[in-house]
Amino acid sequence: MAQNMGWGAVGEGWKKGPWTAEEDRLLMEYVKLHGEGRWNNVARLVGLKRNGKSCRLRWVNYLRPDLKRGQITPHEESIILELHARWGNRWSTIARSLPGRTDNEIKNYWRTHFKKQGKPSSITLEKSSAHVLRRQQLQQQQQRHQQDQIDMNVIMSFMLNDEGEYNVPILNQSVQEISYPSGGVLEEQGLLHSMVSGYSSMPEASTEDMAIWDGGLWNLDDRYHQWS
DNA sequence: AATCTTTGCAACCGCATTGAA
DNA sequence: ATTCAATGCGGTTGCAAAGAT
Repeated sequence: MAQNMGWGAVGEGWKKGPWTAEEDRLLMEYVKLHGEGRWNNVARLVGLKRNGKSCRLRWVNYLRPDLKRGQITPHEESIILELHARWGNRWSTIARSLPGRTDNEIKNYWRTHFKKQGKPSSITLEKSSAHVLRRQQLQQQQQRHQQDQIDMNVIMSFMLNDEGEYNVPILNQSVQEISYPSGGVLEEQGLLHSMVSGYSSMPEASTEDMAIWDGGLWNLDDRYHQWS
């Protein structure tokens, strides 16, 4: 591969460093006119002195309109922990399960909050335990509220990734038991149904809550093994 | 108030992968 | 089948802001 030092020929005097508001405007103008992709054309078409790689990164990590701003929520944090325990540093894969969050953002968050610790903080463990407890409550509730109505399309859209595969790996597995630190043991068979039904009866559960994220925390044991 | 340390995050780098010619 | 540009990804760096001393 010839001189792939960051898309675009070497020595063309590409600008580096922090982006200015004007550069952002030019890049957004490019995307508006030509769509995403063909990033090497940005310089030629809108006069931005940035290489394609830099343009793509800026768009993906900062300018994309669908990005979710603000702090990572505790719920998102538990998802990150869960997915990282399962997939490791596959940040882009993890990011696909967190709408509006970028791989860079998740990577930074992980490094900042968990990397040094080597193991989850007591606060995080408390959260995880609380989450597990809540999940068990949901399991019980779902038995009492089987008649609840639920929008399956919303749920499924959150659970499917771009390739049309489930974001919840356990759904691809056969019956399997999972043990939680709190001592509870759940059978995964029929988990999807229990997730849906259970959440539908949780008054404080948002659509997002329902959608995503009780699929998480199914393998806390794995995480503890990794961190120990 | 000044200085040092830590934290958070944007951006860069290099390698891997993909897809068109 | 091969080449190479375009793109994606994960690791790393640099710097500004916040917090501690």
